[in-house]
Amino acid sequence: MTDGLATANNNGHDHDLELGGLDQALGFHLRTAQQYVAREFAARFEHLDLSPVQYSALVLIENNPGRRQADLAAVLGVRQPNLVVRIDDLVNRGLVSRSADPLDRRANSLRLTAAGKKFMTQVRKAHEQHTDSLRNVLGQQDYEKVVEILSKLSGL
Amino acid sequence: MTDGLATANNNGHDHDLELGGLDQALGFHLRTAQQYVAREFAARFEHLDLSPVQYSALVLIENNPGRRQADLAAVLGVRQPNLVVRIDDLVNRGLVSRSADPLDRRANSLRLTAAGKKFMTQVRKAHEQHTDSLRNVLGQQDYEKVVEILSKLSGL
DNA sequence: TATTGTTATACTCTATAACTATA
DNA sequence: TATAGTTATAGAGTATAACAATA
Repeated sequence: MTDGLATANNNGHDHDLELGGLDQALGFHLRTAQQYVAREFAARFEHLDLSPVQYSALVLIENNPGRRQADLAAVLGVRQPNLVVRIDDLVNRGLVSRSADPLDRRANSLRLTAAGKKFMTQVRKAHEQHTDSLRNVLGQQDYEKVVEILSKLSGL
Repeated sequence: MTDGLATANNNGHDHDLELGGLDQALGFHLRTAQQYVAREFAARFEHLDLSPVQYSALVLIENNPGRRQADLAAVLGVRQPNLVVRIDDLVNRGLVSRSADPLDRRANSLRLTAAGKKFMTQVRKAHEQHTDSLRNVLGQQDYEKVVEILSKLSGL
């Protein structure tokens, strides 16, 4: 293990509680697993000051230059008002440009700036380390399997 | 399909965005799948006015009468101050009793009241419907598989 | 000293309503 | 009339610090 977070999230409890089926409940495991992964992500992206949604937004903007915010919000599973402030931050930091879409002047065209493109090399490295850490806990096969199964719920 | 929520969460988007690997990222799927399952849960437990943590707490109290709050908090993955208010609510509703532990007078002994035990029949029914809905989307085999894999991250 | 439960509090994420400017 | 983006705001969920009672 390279650090404490690479260990699975047992919350430090050697519990002896009767779980009463809680250990077979998907909702329970989803919630606690998500807590663990969110913490791993936070530790890995702390120096880049990016939230999970901001990371995903940057990846989508990089791969789909010129798209509008509504399209991103739909794929990311965030409401438009909540995405606005996240994009505001990326624009203020000079990583993303917002320009009016000439075909529809209500819409904003999102693109990475030169600084944003350069920033993505660090972002990719952080995400690789994050993914490696999770793969190290689950194993390659189970990592792919759980992604495949969860896709049916996340709808992507 | 029995209702709208029984459908997987595609957020209503027939997107044509290049995902740039986002669809292979566990963190992304965990977050969006958790949103879907939390909404399914909320719809299914609305009439009982129970949060996911309160549901889990009730199950643990039922199966481990007399335990202290700290033990529950550890298993549930919640901080003690946040559990207090949840238990407060269950106590105020007459479902759970808090009594001083005679062996350690700092601690609270948690038990279901008679009303709480009766309430659990409705709770079990709601959770069965919730689980059936998720199993219907995933299939029995994948439901069990994803629970097994996520257990490595949730540490239960 | 350390721990249990509690209060107070702050921060993040998420949700809706209402506005503006366009369409 | 409807949509894209925005503002303001409210509600969850979660985090820490500090205190009283007890160990």
